[in-house]
Amino acid sequence: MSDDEHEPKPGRDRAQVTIIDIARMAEVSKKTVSRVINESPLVREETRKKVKQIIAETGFTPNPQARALAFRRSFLIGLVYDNPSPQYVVNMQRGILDTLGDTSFQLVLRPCDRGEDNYRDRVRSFILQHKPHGIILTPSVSEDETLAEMLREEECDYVRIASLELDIPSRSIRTHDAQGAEMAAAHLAQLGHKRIGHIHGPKTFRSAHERLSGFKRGLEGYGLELAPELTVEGAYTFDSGVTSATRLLNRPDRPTAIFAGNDEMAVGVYVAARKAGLRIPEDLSIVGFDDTPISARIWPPLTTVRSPIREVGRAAADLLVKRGSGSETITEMQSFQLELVVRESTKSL
Amino acid sequence: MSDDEHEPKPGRDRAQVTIIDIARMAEVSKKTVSRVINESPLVREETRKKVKQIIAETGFTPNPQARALAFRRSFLIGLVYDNPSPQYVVNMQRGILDTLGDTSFQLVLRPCDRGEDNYRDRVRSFILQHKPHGIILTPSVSEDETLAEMLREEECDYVRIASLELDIPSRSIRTHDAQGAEMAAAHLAQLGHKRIGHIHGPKTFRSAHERLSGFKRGLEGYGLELAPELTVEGAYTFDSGVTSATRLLNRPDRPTAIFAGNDEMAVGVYVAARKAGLRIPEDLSIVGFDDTPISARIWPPLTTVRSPIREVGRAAADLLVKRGSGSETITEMQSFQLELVVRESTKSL
DNA sequence: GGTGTTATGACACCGGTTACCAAATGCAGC
DNA sequence: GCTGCATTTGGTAACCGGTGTCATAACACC
Repeated sequence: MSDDEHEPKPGRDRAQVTIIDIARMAEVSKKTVSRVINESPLVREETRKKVKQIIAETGFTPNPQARALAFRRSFLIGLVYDNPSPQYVVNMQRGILDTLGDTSFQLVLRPCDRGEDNYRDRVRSFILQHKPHGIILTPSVSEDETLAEMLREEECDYVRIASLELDIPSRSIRTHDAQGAEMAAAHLAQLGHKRIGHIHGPKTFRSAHERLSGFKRGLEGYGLELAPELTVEGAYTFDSGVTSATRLLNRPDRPTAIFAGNDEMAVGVYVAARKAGLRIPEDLSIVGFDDTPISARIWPPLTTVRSPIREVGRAAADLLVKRGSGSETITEMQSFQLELVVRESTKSL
Repeated sequence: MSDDEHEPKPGRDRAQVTIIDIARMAEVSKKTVSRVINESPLVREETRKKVKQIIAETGFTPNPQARALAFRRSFLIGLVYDNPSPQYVVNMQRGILDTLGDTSFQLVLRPCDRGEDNYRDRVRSFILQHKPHGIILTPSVSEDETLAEMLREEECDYVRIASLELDIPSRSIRTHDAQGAEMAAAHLAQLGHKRIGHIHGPKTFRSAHERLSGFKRGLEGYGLELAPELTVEGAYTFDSGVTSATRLLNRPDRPTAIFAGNDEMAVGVYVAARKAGLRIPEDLSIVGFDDTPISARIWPPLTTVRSPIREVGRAAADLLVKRGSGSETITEMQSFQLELVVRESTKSL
């Protein structure tokens, strides 16, 4: 009564192989196959091997929809972001996808706008509807405590990527922005610059504070001060870089170097400098932050601080996936060092 | 016997409202509620209103995992891409997300590499596993007939975005790249350029052919010819732009203008020109293609051809969503015109 | 009242999971 | 050596939250 059960089901020509088929072929129960799939220890080694072999032979993959329904949890990982820099977003995506690879987890995009007052509700309704496996939050939404609180309430796993320490270590990944900015300051100081301007990001971005304070600290290490009148707020956008830099460069005591809070704004500084008739780097040294592709493409190539965004993305996804599988759990906070990339936009006085 | 059934289930404090709860409250069967959700015409108007009201009151949303299981089709829309330009990808994503908005459809990313010989299998296994609602293919993968064939076999709906007409009209969205290139040619010809170079994309990209032939046609309209020795192949990357342009500019009879197949390469031309000591646009006019953000940020701002990528993304997603809902179906091929954006990288001789 | 729609509901099913129970195994105590 | 009990192991039924099929009730029309 079990000799002709190995035949494929007659139905549709490419009928989906199910767990029942596997069970029949391995001559065990559905439940046992399920245990094997979910790495339960309650299966005899011999049985496990047999089942695994049949799974491999048939190329069976458990239906994610069915599992999601039973688990009350889908295999989606949401990326919630509001970073205006496309480059940042793409690198982050790449990193996450590196880790997700061909696992059954899928990356879904949830861009948002902190300006909209209902943006948290949209994230919440996504969670309620899709019950994602986890959420990755990038700056600046990652800094929203209320949002994190909400995720905890809804019992949704998440990882926050930020430039400072946030809540639970196992749910944070830190990039040492302050330290990166410090290196930028040291670099400019070593080149002999004294009057140095800084265009920082919007105050709603925690990274803007970190970079500002790191830069300040770096200068102080060389006995320099960051003049308040040379410190202006930008919006992390190209246009804001142009206008902020124009303001700085029109001053009678214009700075000889400008540190921009990100590359987008740094590129804006280039344009402002050109319009002001200044040569880079002879008349003005410029340092950016992020090392986006544009920094290497522009002329002269931009000296900037490299943030290992892709690696961060990999680590974030890894955290969520590992935590899900229940195997090893990472409890320490991971943090990433930044690196100064010296190109040709900086020169000694 | 139906007076106290309106009470919320006692279970977990935030127990999910299900179709059964709705059915009970509306005093109809599960199935009827299902009909209302799916806009079936087989429901009396009165009943429909009652059910809809209860759905609205409770804020009920049907569980996508359960629906996916029952429908044997998920609510995911896969974006399959291999375009090396991050900018293109981000714009496409934005457009798609514009349409998807807060529908229950989710965008999932499936980057791939045509270089890998098993890339089609990876797309296939994604389809087999996740049974996505549809797939959006962008250049250059969109030009892979074998891939499209496979999708048809697997009965997976898809939309191909390309610069030429492909298979079924309702599954294609066309961008008139050739016509865009023609405008670029006309622009340069009108400025009096005669020796014009062209760096086209890799031959594996259909768009490279389209842009090349369109450009040629454009020049011919002004009695000019595209000299074969001034036509070189790049890889749509920044680096290839630099090396290709260097080759062209080192010729004794160097061109006075260069049309690059995309902005990335155009930016490479900038660098090559700078290294050759040529001023832009006085000594060399440059035209790009795509109008990526970098083109407006670089100095001098790049004259380029604008491809309405975001709109294309919107349209592609719209096609898939509409086709799914079965309501109106778009049968004509949609196509998008390109536009020449004249900035400051081109000048009359 | 017979007939043909149209609206509704009962029930199985999608492909997995968990809860619970029965059978098999291992070991101590008589 | 046999019984009793704890521990594995595997089977069965119910469930996750929807949808499809098909029978039947409700209603209009002749």
